[in-house]
Amino acid sequence: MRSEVDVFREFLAHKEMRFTPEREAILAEVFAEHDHFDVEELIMRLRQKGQRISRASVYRTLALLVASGLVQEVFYEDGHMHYEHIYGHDHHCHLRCLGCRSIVEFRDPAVEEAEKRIGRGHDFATTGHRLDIYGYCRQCREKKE
Amino acid sequence: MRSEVDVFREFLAHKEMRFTPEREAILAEVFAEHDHFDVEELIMRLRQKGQRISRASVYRTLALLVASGLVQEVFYEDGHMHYEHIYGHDHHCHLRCLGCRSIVEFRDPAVEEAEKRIGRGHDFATTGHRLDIYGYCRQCREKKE
DNA sequence: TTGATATTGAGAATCAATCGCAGATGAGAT
DNA sequence: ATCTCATCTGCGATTGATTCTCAATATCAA
Ligand SMILES: [Mn+2]
Ligand SMILES: [Mn+2]
Ligand SMILES: [Zn+2]
Ligand SMILES: [Zn+2]
Repeated sequence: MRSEVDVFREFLAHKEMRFTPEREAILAEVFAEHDHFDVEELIMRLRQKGQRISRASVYRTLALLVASGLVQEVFYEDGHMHYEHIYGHDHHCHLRCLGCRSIVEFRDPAVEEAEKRIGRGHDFATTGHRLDIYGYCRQCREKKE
Repeated sequence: MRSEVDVFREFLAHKEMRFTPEREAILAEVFAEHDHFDVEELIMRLRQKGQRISRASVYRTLALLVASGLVQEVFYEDGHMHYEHIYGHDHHCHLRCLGCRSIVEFRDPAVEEAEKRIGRGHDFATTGHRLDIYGYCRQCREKKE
């Protein structure tokens, strides 16, 4: 499998855009760990590594990463968008604890199958889906008692 | 089944809040038709019926309607939140056309079952879910050819 | 009526996200 | 290496949704 760097390079080349140091650093940081981050967190992490990239460039690059399919918007919460890298991971959905806000990823064939079936039933050519399941994790349930 | 008015009245009474003319008008308008609206649309509809309610009150009342469970946030798009009334409807999810932005509602037992099963498998006490399926409707597919 | 409390509307404030633009940068071309 | 010129970046200003503040108003109970 090609690296995310190669994918992004190619995506940019195709649009006659440059693979700049800023874009490279942001890409690297986004793929440095697998989690669900927001712009503020991303900027902080870059800072801690000595990278001083402007907010505007972070937003601009994130938009490019989403357009390229390497990254996706996961959810809008606390008044702003959250992202995760998805290249190299197979499609998954999220269980979200309403207590501690923790997130558990899961993969489920029945859900994948449901997408196709429901699409067929309504004459939609489906391209994907997003499923969030809400609830309370064990810890939060025990805490409440 | 109790009317949404009764439910809201009771909800407000329980919090020692008043059922004002403004809240009544907003509630009525939200339940006047079943669709997926945003704050701007709601204000416009109220205007057209001669209601002149401040933006702040619309936002405040919408928050109360969500808290009461009569209304839910459906999706965040175009930079702002969209809502729908849900009281009196059984739970449903959405098929969303990426071409014309049209929305089709569907109910599917397999998805309901998946919520429970996945919750059990990860020791989550689930309270609900949100599933959006993306794709292209027939019209949009034909248009593209 | 009166007093206590809740509510409203208007505008200010907040905050994420986007924009405009002047100067910086980078990939050729010479 | 230098020149050229389109692309980029950072800064600051701007936009737009949502929330907040607060003075004036409305409601309820006594
Ligand atoms: Mn994830
Ligand atoms: Mn709906
Ligand atoms: Zn939890
Ligand atoms: Zn369509």
